[in-house]
Amino acid sequence: MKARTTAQAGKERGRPKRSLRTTALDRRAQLIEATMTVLIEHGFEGLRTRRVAEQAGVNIATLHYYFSTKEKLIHGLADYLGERFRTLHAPGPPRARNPGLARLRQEFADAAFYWEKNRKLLLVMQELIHRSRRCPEIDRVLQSLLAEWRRELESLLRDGREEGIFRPEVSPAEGAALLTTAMMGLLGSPDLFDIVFRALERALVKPEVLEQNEEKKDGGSDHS
Amino acid sequence: MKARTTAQAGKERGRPKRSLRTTALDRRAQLIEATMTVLIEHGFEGLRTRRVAEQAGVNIATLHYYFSTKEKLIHGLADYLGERFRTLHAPGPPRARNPGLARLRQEFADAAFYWEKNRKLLLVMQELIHRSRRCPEIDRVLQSLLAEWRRELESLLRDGREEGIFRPEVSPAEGAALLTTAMMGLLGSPDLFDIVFRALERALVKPEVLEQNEEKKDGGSDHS
DNA sequence: GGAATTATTGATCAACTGATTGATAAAATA
DNA sequence: TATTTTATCAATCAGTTGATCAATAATTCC
Repeated sequence: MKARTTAQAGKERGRPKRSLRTTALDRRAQLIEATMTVLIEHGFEGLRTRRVAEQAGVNIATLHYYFSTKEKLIHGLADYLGERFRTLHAPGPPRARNPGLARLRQEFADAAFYWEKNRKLLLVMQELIHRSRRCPEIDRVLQSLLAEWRRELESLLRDGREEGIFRPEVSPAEGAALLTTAMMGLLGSPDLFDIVFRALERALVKPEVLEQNEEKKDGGSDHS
Repeated sequence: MKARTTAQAGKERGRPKRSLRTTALDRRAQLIEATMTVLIEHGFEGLRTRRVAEQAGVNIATLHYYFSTKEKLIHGLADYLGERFRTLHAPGPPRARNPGLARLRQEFADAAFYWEKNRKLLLVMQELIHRSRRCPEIDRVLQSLLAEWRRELESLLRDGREEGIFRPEVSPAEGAALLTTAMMGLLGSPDLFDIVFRALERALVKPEVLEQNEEKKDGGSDHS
């Protein structure tokens, strides 16, 4: 039950050089990763520093060496998650010259991809969203992320509307609100993904466009 | 704690026995009310039996007298909330002979009413929804509630479609999924209530119906 | 090689937490 | 009235939890 049991998880003492700086960053990342694992299993209600340390294979004191308090660990997690979502979402160089419908579907595909391949990230995000109600620091991070997402969607909808693909009576702001809200709600019942996506598409896209798109339906759906 | 207690069926004794039985029920209700208060302020992460007891103005031991464990208290809360939502939602005597659009708007009005006048209930519900992921007992209660709600919405949408008010291309199941999902999402950003409701209306109702309804937008009471 | 810095650990603390116990009113019952 | 049941509380227990500290190993720097 003593410490040595956990030793094999990490790097061994005599191991060749890795600069300390890098080690420190690795450790932090490793601790945050462990935090996510524990968080998914137990939620914030059952998040214990001891569990996180054990999950990471280090002593509690080591955890406190990198994150002096539990709150700092949580905020570190929030920041990390913000980065991950931003880079995986990557508005980056505007892939604007896509047809509006394809971009919308890309958005849906992104969501499905998150659920299928990056579920862990989504589950942790859900926990953070819930906690953000009582934690201004987390709220700041998430609000900025959400605002960014909404802006992106609005621009998508605006372009598609000018293009004549989306219903003109639905304003971009309205459409973006509907999209974000529905997708947040989908976090709670992901089995409705497909059906809700279809409904959202119908709500936003002109019927003619959908029909004519239905005929030539064979589109490959992913870009990496 | 004896087995003897099972014998007490004598309800129609001449005595006006308001005290003990009533007291016990009151205490339980009071403890559950206190639980809601603490839960809203601190979430499950900060839900402590001591805090609940203090909020209710009783000793911890008294709390444990009525709810032997914390879990039982939480399940009691879940059951109570289920009842509250069912009675306030009250599918009851089918108010069916309303025009579909009015019924849909009534659904929105219900949601808005919850938010304005019964926010506490909604906030606690949100906490329970979140916890239901890791608690089968709570999940059962909420799933049945959700299923009921969805059925109600589907019937509403089916009737309205037959009536020729809703878009025929949106199936009732699809519409209900969109509605429930969006409304769950709205719990997280209630400031979008109005705009999302408008979007949902547009997504479900035939454009003509909306337009013609827009003109005479002050004819309040409706009898068919 | 040796000092300074970085990284890790076992042990431990003080406060907290869910739950129990024994005593004891208060009410119901016979 | 006497006895049993119901309801409440102060005190306390055993285990948990976030955090600290002194000791020490590993790495970097001179």
